Amino acid sequence: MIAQVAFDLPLEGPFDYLIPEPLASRVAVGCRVRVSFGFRPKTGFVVGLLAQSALPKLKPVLAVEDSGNFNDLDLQFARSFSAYYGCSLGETLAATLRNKQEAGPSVRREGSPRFVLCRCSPADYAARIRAVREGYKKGRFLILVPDAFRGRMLSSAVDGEVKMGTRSLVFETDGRYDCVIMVDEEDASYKQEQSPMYETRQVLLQRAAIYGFDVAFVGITPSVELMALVREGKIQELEAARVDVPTVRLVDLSNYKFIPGLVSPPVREALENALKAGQKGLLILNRKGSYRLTRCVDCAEILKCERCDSPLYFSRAEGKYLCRHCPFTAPGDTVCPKCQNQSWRSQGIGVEQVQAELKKIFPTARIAAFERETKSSARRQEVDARADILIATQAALRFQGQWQAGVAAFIDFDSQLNRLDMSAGFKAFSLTLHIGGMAQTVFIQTRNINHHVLQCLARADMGGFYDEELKLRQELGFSPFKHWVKISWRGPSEKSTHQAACHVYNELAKAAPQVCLITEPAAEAVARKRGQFRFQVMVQADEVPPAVAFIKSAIARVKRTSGVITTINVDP
DNA sequence: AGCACGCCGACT
DNA sequence: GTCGGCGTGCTC
Repeated sequence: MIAQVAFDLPLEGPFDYLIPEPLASRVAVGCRVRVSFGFRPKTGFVVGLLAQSALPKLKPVLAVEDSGNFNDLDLQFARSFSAYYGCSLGETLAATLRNKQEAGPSVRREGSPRFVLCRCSPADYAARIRAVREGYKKGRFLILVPDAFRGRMLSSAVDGEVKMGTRSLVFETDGRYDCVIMVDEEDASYKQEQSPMYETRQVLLQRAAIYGFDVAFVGITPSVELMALVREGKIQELEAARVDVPTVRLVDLSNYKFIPGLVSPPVREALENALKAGQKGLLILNRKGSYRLTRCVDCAEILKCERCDSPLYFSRAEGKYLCRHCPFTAPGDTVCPKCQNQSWRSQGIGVEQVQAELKKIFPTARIAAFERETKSSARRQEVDARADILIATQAALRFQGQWQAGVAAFIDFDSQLNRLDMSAGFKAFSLTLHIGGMAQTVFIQTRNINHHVLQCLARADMGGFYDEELKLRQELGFSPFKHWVKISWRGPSEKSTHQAACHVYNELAKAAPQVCLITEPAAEAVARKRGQFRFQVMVQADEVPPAVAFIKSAIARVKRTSGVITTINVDP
C-alpha cells in the first residue's frame, strides 16, 4: 500500500510513500507519519491511500505519529480552503490542527445549517446572543469576537456551555457546535494579515457548509458582503433591524473657512450645552488616513524612517520620533540631515493640538486625552471617569458601555472618507454607528457634505446606505460582485523586485482569459517597508479558486528571482 | 521552505 | 591549489 503525504510546506504534492507491512494496519487517512523527505526526516499528513504509485522508487513510512488527527470532513474543508487562499493542503491542515486544541474527531451536524443575521445596537448584543441560544433546546455554542473586544460586555451571555474567542478559533468550529455566533463580523481584526491571509467570515461559512452547524451574525453594521448574502436570501435577517441610530449632524466646514481652529462653531456650541447639562463630550480623531509627519521649518525636509518609505511622527508619550511600519525610532533631539538644525515641526492633527484648543475654549473643563499607547510602553486601559471631554482616536470604542457622552464629534472625517480603499465609505459608516453607541448626538465636520455615506447617516437611512454601496461596487467591479487577488513581491533590491513582478505579469497577460482584468506592476502604497522594496499586481476575478490556480501556475512557470518573496492575498 | 549541488572569485 | 559566495533545482 502507498500513503499520499502532504507537508506543512508551500509544495502542493502529495508525495507517495511505501507503507511497510508492520505499519499497514496503523497508517490511515488522517494520521501523521514520520518519513524521510529529501535529506531530512519530516512529519507529514496522510491525505490518501493508493494501491500503487506512478513513481518507480519510493521511500518507506518510518513511523506513525498518531492516529485519527483529522478525517474526511477536515480534508474536504482543507481542500476548499487551499483552493481559495492559494496555500498547500499540508499548510492548511497544519494551520487547522494547530488551532484545534480539543481532541476528538470532527463531526457533521444533522440537517442543513441555518444562517441568520441579528442587527442591533452594541448595548443589546448580549441580549440578542441569549435570544439566539434560547432558540435551541439544549446546545453548544461558540462566540467569535473581534480582537479588541471587551469580554465583560458579553459576560451576561456567556457561561460554562459557551466558548468565546477571536479569529483563530474559527478552525475549531465543527458539528459539535449547534451554532457559532460571530459578533461584529465586519471588524478588521477578522482578517488574518499573515499567510494564509484568510477572512474569518468566509472560512466560517465554508466550514458551516461542510460541518453543518448554524451561524448567527450579531452586529450593528454588517459588511456589505454579508448584506449581499441577506439580499440573495442565503442569510435570513431576524426581524426588522432595531438599531438605535444616533442623531447625526453634518457640519459643512466650507461655511467656516475663515474661522481658525479645529473645532467648528456648531461643535463648540454643542459641547458647551452638553457641559452645562452635566453631560460629557467626546472628540474623535481618526488615525487611519490622517497623516502626521515631521518637517524641518528651515529647509522643508521631511524626517523619514531609515528602513521604510514613510515619514516619522512625534510621540509625546515616548519623547521620540516613531515609524508606523517598523520598530525604528529617532531620538527626540534628532537634527535635520540636510541643514543640521533642530527646527522640526509636526504636521497633521494630533491629540495635543486639539487638547490645547479645547483648553482655551473651556478653561475650567477637565479634558483627558486617550491614545492607544504605541510599542514598548504599557497600555493605559482606563479612562479618567471624571473627565468632561475626552479626546481620542477610534480606540475610544474600547470604553463602550463604560463611558457615555452627550455629544461626540469627528474632527476630520474627510481623511477617513477619502482613503484610496474601496471599503473606505463602509468603514466610515461603520465607525460612526459604533461611536453612536457612546453618544446621543454625533457631529461630523466635513467638506464633503453630499457624500452618500454622510447623507445616509444624516437621514438615519441604513437600507439606503447598503443600496448605494452595492450599486457602486457593482459598477466598479468590487466585492462582493467581483473578487480581487493581490500578488505582492518584496526584496532588498528595487530593480530585481520590480523585474520579478514584471516576469509574472507578462506570463499572466499572455495566458489570461480575455475577461480577466490585471493591473500592471506598481510600487505598493508604502514602496519600501523594513528595508524591503514592494511591488504589487492586482487580478480581478469572478470566482476565486480558478483565479488563484491560474496565478499559482503563472508564478510556477517563470523562473524565480533570488531574494524576492512572492505572496498572494485574496480579497485584500 | 530548506538544503545540496555546482560553478566562479579571494585567500592560506 | 581550496574555501565559500549564492544562483538553480529538487524533494515521493
